[in-house]
Amino acid sequence: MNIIRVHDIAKHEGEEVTLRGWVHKRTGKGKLAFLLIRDGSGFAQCVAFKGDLDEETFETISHIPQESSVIITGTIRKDDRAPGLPGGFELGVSALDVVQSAALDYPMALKEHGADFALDNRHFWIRMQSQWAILRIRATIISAVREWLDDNGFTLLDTPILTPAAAEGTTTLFETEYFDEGKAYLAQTGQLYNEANIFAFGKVYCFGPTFRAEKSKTRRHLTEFWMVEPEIAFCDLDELMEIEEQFVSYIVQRVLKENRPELESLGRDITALEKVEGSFPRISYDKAVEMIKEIQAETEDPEEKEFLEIEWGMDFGARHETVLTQKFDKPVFVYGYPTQVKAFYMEPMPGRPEACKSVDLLAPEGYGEIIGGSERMSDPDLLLQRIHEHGLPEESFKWYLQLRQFGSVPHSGFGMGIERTVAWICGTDHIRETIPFPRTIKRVYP
RNA sequence: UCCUCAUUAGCUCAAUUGGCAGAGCGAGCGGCUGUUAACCGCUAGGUUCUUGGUUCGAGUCCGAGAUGAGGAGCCA
Repeated sequence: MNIIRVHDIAKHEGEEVTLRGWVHKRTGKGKLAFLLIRDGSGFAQCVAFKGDLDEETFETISHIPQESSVIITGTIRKDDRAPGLPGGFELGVSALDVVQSAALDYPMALKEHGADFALDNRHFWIRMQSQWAILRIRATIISAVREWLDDNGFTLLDTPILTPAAAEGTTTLFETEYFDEGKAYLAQTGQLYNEANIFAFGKVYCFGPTFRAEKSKTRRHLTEFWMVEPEIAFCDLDELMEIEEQFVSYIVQRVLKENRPELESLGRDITALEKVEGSFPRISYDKAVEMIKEIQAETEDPEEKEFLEIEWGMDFGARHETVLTQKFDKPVFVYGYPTQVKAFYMEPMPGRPEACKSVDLLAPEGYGEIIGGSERMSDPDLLLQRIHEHGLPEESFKWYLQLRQFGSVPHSGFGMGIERTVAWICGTDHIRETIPFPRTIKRVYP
């Protein structure tokens, strides 16, 4: 028995092979029966002809319920009519072994579903082509993230998930009891630990889940999401932007190379992704505010006009990012945000303390922020002052402040949200589809 | 926390001025040798989110509540 996976179907034209998987869809046409078989690596059409099979086998195939698990044998042939992923090849059935005949009341039809129903049935929803495609692309993105960093001199150092206090004062933390030590909090970033790690390893990254107990109910927010955070010693803001553009370009190009059928099945505009290469435009926060004001002036819809209201010193809202990025066909850097809207640890712009050496990377086509980064503050005295200004407990940051007293150097880093990146690359409108089991403010099931 | 919207068959939705609870898909059965969201025929499938009220009569109108969604704020 020559067992193959659907992904490799084209390599076996003319051979008798066996597929092991699930009945994704069944249709019949008299003496013909079509099964779309899913095996995790792809979707392949299997065609049964009554004249080629004994009566019992054909009857079984004609009536087999959706989602039944099967081992199916037959000869691979090329046929342009054959649907599937990658498609174009099909299996002419010679034998079928039913592992389990599925119950008849499978809840997810191969149709459109509302968000609530789909999420309640996420354990089934991931079986559908669209979700399978998105999650396969997610896996490629994560692989590309690790590969690029590993190949460019970064060392992976996992940072703790249980932490003693807020790293970025303002956001809300998930709290848990920690034995006799009082409270512990789920990490919202590994950055402070990364900053310790660079003094031992030079270029480092952490990659793991992070947690935000913010009551955000939007298509761009999850309470549990994955973030990769590189941190680099002897690196200023300009060098940081160079690293980010190489990093993001590599990720996009690898998805284009490995997941073209998935992108096509999602209806993604691939030419838009092909442009994501080389250097990205860099605009200052000051310039970005001017651009948004111009766009606002041209806007006629009064509601939209109100959303786009902006003055220097305000952070960008989702609408601001959307209209700004629609002006570009590549990701765009916006640097030099007002100090007051950013975290306490960012280095001030030289001679301009009201702005800081921060940079966000905004994905094009209206997707907005996927990376937030900055050059970190290297002066221990100013850092202590900022911690006080932000009302943070000094004793929790003792070790962090010590880093600046023993070999402090200019250094920079960034955090990239995996789900937002997946949403952009896949062209998905909601972030909840970009992680296998999303956690939102209203959902911890399934 | 605030604003807006939604809730009717397993799913997606319709139901005219307040007047018999409907369709498509899905499921089952039957038909068809190339289906692509197949097509054709038949069958089963309902606490119209809950609760109180108005009315001869409420899916529809009014009050209260529940659940969910989108957005704001905050952020990746």
